Amino acid sequence: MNRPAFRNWQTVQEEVLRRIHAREWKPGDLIPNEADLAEEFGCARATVNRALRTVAESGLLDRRRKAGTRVALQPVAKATIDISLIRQEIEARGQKYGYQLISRRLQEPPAQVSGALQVPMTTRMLHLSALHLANDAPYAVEDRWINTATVPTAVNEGFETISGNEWLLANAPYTHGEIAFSAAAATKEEARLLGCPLHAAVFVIDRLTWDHAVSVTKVRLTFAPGHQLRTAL
Amino acid sequence: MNRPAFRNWQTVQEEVLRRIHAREWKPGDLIPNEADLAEEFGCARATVNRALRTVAESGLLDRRRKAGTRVALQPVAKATIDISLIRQEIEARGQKYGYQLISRRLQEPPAQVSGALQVPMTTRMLHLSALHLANDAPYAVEDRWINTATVPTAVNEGFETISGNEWLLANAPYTHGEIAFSAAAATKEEARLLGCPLHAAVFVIDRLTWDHAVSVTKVRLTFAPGHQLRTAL
DNA sequence: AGAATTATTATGTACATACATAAAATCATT
DNA sequence: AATGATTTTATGTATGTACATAATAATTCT
Repeated sequence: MNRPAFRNWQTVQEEVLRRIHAREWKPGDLIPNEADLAEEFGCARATVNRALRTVAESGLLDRRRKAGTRVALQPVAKATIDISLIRQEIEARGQKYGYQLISRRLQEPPAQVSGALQVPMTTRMLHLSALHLANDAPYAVEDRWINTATVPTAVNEGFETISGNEWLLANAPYTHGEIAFSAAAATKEEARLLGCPLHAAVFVIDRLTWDHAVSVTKVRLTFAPGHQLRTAL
Repeated sequence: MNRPAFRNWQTVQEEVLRRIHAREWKPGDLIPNEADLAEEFGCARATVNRALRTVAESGLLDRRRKAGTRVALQPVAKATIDISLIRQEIEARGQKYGYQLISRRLQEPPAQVSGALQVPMTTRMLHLSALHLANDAPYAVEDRWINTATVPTAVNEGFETISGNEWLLANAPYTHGEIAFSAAAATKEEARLLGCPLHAAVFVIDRLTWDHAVSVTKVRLTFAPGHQLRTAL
């Protein structure tokens, strides 16, 4: 009668996942409490806690004080997407990264931009347009507005050799932000830069970042047709 | 001289984040070790560990045994996307959900599908096509292949009133999967169902799920033009 | 009976201690 | 100097105890 010692939290987690998966614990079921599981597994309650907490974070368990832990009825799949630098993204695939500044202007933003960044319409902001290349082929167009009130030093940077993407990461921290993925028809300018037909379906990422209460930057990345963003589930 | 007691891990985490944002600890810097921080903060090392571990998970810190903890040079933003049921997604926005089965056939999959699911080309699979509606307007087209070898009970389900999405979640568990986001031009069939122009730019989600070594299902969700997938950063 | 109060209970977390582990640094050996 | 063995060290984690907290259940009061 050798009890299969579940002595570390990873092992406990695996066993918990196995039971959920094997429907020994069915969706909606209340599972035994931490103390009981600890006794069953022959480990400390803290170990069970760590395992259950981790599984709960992945969405497979719902935990509530006093109410106990139950198997999620409708597990919400959580896809975590790593938003890395475009340069890293390209280099990670063993391709040669290229960068090309298209335009750099201090100008008054359109209402949509000033509204999103919550700055007066009359305030001039730094507007960048650039092209990222993979093995010399167009990869993505970057269209960026930088709030110069928040990041004044940006006006001293030419952005001829470094992308806004990279410069901001190193020079302008942000506390939070918002990201949106969508599909769009390539504009005339995008089609020209990406070398694709006008109105081709392109993948778009819009990002808006904040440093506490002030906006930092708003960027729109338009990828060449065929681009996929993929991740494990 | 009242030391600002950082007595719980959330408070410690906030202080760590503050120092990173305020550049007191700059990107690349080695920060003090857990024991020292614990002493400084007046708490146990385990508390500091929990805080630092959490920050590291968010990508702002790099930790390595013996080497210590340093501020990430290029913090990788991690966007977590909750992939919920389409019905829930729509209802969460206060809209009326509608579902319509377009077709349900047992048929031999095209090479691309049988390859992705790793089943012999001659094996017939369940092929579903359905439309999801929000306030009676087309929302997304679901095109799904179900591996009937893995989920034999699926052939007994008509899918007239319940979507493959929902039925599988309740009846066919999966251990892992893959998800991809992209943009595509609407096909003739998609355009007809979504009521949009042919070749309109549409947002697409492709998902493939597995139960250990066997494939469960492959689904392609094509959203009506204008659809955005957004999340906090 | 209904409302307010109190007890109970499962999770959540803090702490001190101990040991495990990985990786860097040092020392010994050739 | 290059190689290999050893020590050191910072993180990683397990444990027992203690108490906090939230939510439910039970009880008391009106």
